Amino acid sequence: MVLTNENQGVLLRDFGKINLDITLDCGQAFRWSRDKGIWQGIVRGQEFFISEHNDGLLFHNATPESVREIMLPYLACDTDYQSIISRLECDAVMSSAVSRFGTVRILRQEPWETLCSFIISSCNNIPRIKGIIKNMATLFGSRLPHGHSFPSAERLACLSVEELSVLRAGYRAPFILDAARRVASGEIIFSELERLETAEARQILMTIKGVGKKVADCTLLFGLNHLDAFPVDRHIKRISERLYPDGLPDCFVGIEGVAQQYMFCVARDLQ
DNA sequence: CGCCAGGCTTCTA
DNA sequence: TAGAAGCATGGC
Repeated sequence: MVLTNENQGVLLRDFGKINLDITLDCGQAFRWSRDKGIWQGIVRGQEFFISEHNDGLLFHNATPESVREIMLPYLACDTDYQSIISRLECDAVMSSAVSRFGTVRILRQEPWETLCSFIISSCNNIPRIKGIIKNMATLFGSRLPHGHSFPSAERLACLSVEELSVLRAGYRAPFILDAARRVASGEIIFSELERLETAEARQILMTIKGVGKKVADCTLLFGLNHLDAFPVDRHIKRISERLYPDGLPDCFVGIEGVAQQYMFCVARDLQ
């Protein structure tokens, strides 16, 4: 892994492979947008502008420290995707998906943002999910030069349902508040959920109102580094019944979440 | 206008 | 313990 200073920013090379376009836009994160080949997003309250540069990633206007401390973990650069993918390739569907989509990584997002975003996602469509999250940041987050940070659980915890109603989140508004209050109070501690077994952490997350198995699994997979979590939404249910009527292959064990992401790409590709 | 959306909770049998 | 209804809103 090599970080070098270029005149446009910080260049990251030899960190493993990534299909940036798919990884940032395959349903795991809702706040990245691309403009003229540059991906723009906010992680841990900092804005990042990323583009592909030869065989590496260029972080525009970034410091090596911020890339090292924030983006390397976010992009799971310490995880050996080469070996994960070679395990998945024992399955023919995965093998062709990998040759088609390249290396799709599971982002290591902020747990609170992940939990809150997927509570909002329930029985909702993608444009509206993105809209509600964007409005939430604009109204309750901190102002940054090009956007707004995602509001903390503490910030949302002190709001009333009425104050939250400007988001038009509907029946999810009380769920958001329940989650925010229990995270802000310290009742839910993400660092502990990250250490626990997936099943155990899932049980705890599901005690939050509006969090069932699917939302819990998304939080576990995209925010708490549990690669064995396997969120089943309507798309995944349909495609997995079609591709794997007898259940998932044994070689998925432990990395079901990565397989899920490829299945999502395959399903979207078929439409 | 009507159907539907990356579910969840609650109420039934 | 499984299945259905109801939920609030707006994209298409």
